[in-house]
Amino acid sequence: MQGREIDIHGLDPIIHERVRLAILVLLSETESLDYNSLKKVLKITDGNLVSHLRKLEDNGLISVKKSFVGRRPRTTYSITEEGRQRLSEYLKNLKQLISGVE
Amino acid sequence: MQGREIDIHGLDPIIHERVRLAILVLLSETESLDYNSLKKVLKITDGNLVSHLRKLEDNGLISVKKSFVGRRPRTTYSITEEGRQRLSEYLKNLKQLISGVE
DNA sequence: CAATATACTTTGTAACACAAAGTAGGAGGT
DNA sequence: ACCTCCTACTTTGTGTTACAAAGTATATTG
Repeated sequence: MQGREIDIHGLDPIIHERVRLAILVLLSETESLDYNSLKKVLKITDGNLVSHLRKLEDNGLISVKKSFVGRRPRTTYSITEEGRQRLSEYLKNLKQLISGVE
Repeated sequence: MQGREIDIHGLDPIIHERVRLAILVLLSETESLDYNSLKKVLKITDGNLVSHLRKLEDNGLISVKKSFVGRRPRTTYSITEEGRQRLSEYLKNLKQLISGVE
C-alpha cells in the first residue's frame, strides 16, 4: 500500500470520459469513422456526440474532414498523432492503476 | 469496426471517476485504509476526498468505521462485497473497451 | 498558550454531461 | 408542389459535478 504508486493526475480528464474514451479507442482501431457510424456504435444523442467530438477536436486529439458522398455531406473523424500519444500515455497510467486488482 | 462491441453505459459513472476509481482500487488491494493514508497517496484536498468517500459510501461501495487510537480519532475505509463486485464488473467492461489498442 | 493533527463541513464557482428540440440544405417519394 | 427523411449540426436548458478554499470541533504536543 505504501509502495503502491497512484497518480490520478496522470489520467487526463479530457480522455477520461466514457464517450470520449470510447471514441478515441474506436478511432485508434480504424483509419477513420464518419459521424453516423460513431452515433450508431455509441448509442448517444446528437448533441451529446457533437459536443464530445468538438472537445476532442479543440484539444487536438482528433481531426475532422468534411466531404460529400454524392450530394450528401459526410463528416469523417480520425485520431491525430498527438491523440494517439496521449491516449497511449493515458492507457499506460490507467493500466498501472488497475493492474493487480482481483 | 462494425463487429466491435462498445458499451459505454456499462462503465458505471459512480466508479468511472479518477479519484473514486483510485480509492476503490486501493481498497481492493488491502484490508482497509484510514483517511490520512488515502489523503497522502491520492494527494488531493480534504473537501475533495471527503466528498468522493461520501459518494462511495452512499452508493454502498465502501464501508466506514470510526474508532480511536489513543485519544485520536481514526476513520477507516473498506470496500464492501457489493463494491468489489461492481468494481469487477466495471473493470471487465473497461478492459473490453481498451483491449486491442496499440 | 500556541501550534499541530484528524476528519470533517460549508461555501462557492466553473465546468460538465446530457437531453430535447430546432435548424439548414439537399434527396427522394407521391 | 408538398412532405418526409437524412446528415450534421446548434441552441437552450437543467441538473450534477469536481474541486478549492476556508472554517470547524476536538484533542494532542511543544
